[in-house]
Amino acid sequence: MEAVLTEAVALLDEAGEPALTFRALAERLGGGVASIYWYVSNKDELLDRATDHVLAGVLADVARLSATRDPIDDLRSVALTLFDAIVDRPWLGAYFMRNTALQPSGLKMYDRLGREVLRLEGLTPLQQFHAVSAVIGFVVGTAADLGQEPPREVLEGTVGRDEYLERYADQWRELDPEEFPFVTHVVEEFSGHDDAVQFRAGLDLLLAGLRLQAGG
Amino acid sequence: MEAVLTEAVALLDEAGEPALTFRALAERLGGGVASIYWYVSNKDELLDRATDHVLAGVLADVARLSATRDPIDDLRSVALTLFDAIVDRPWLGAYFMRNTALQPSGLKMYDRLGREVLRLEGLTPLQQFHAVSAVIGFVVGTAADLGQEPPREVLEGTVGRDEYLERYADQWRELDPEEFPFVTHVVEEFSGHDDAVQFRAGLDLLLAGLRLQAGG
DNA sequence: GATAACATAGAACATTGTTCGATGCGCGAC
DNA sequence: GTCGCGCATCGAACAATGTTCTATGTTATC
Repeated sequence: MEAVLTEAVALLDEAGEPALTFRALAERLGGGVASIYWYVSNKDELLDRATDHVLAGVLADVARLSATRDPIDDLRSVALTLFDAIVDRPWLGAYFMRNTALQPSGLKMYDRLGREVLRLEGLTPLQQFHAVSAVIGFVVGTAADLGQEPPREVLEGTVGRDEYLERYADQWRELDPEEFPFVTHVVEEFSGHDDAVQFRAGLDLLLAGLRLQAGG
Repeated sequence: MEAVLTEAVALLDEAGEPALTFRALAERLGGGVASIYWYVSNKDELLDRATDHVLAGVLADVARLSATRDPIDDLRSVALTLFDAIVDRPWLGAYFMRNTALQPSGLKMYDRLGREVLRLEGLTPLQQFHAVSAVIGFVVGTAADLGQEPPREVLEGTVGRDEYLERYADQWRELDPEEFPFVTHVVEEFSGHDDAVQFRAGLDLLLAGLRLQAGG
């Protein structure tokens, strides 16, 4: 069972979701295809179990974080840890999204974020509920967006990530400033930008709003 | 071409992504399977075109919005329109995410949001870039999360959405408050909550942070 | 009326998720 | 010892799907 999930995650990490087939997985495990069905009842469950498996690892990472005096700082740290995990594993975003609070580890993550919000004072339970949902939504959405599988060229290393970004930037530069005033205006910021920085900036906006709501 | 996309979207709307098969689509169009390959070169492109097609419709809705004096209010309106569209079409979230600014309409949407941010004063281009990315990430992530395909029972109408939510709430209520202090604390807020309200609350946190950054 | 681009299909192929039935394997009961 | 029973495994087959190949009709242009 453990081996099944480990190899499944390895396949997903190596070449994304389409690489995880029952036959490829069986070969890795040195067994027959049908054997896998003894552990999981279909592929959806396999994906769910796999996401939950890595999420358990993320929770372990989160547990290693040390608490500070500021709940919002801690909330930020947890969100960053989760973000890193999803960016490392582009397939994770799509499946985590399906299960935010359905799988055991997803629920634990939800609760973990919530515990920091509980430390905030001056929020109604409804506001607390909304705050945690907002953070989860933002983390998952942004991570899944930024962590898209880049084309093979980048994966194979023949084209660097910077160069890849630059190609897009060039396309943006050729747009008509009348029709795309904003895109052409920020293209130099887009070019060579750092995903992690971009994520942190957005998260800080959200957390600033939360801090404001909590009254200071 | 137009008919292909229209029917493809119809299939997606009716029964989600797995319902869109080349054979089902061909039957709807009253033609052969291979004919579709004259218009699109593979299924990924079909999905991309389909998402872009509905996104063009959303852009038309957005164009109908009337501007106010407050850019952030307008940003909020655009985000809400986009959110509604994704919640109506759960499949859209997953594919919009893959293409945020790659498809033509996705880029236009990005620019549309950016134009409101341009009206804000006191922001550096980098901050503007981050702000728009944050809003897009939040909208897509939250919409995709909330707009998950509910189980068939709900789709078939045999079980109401409220009842469906209540089942989850019941599971949450049975959790150990020691292990899940937050979940058990906010379960009554979760029960019977309105997705749109939840989304707006989170969006307002983000926008409050943005307003703060823009200097009031 | 010839030509070429546009447009359409039918049949076949490889791959995938999934099911069925059969086969070992370990171990306590009698 | 061997019988029975749950655990675990597997090979072979099935249905469905994305995709390709090749051939045929349709239409507009000269």
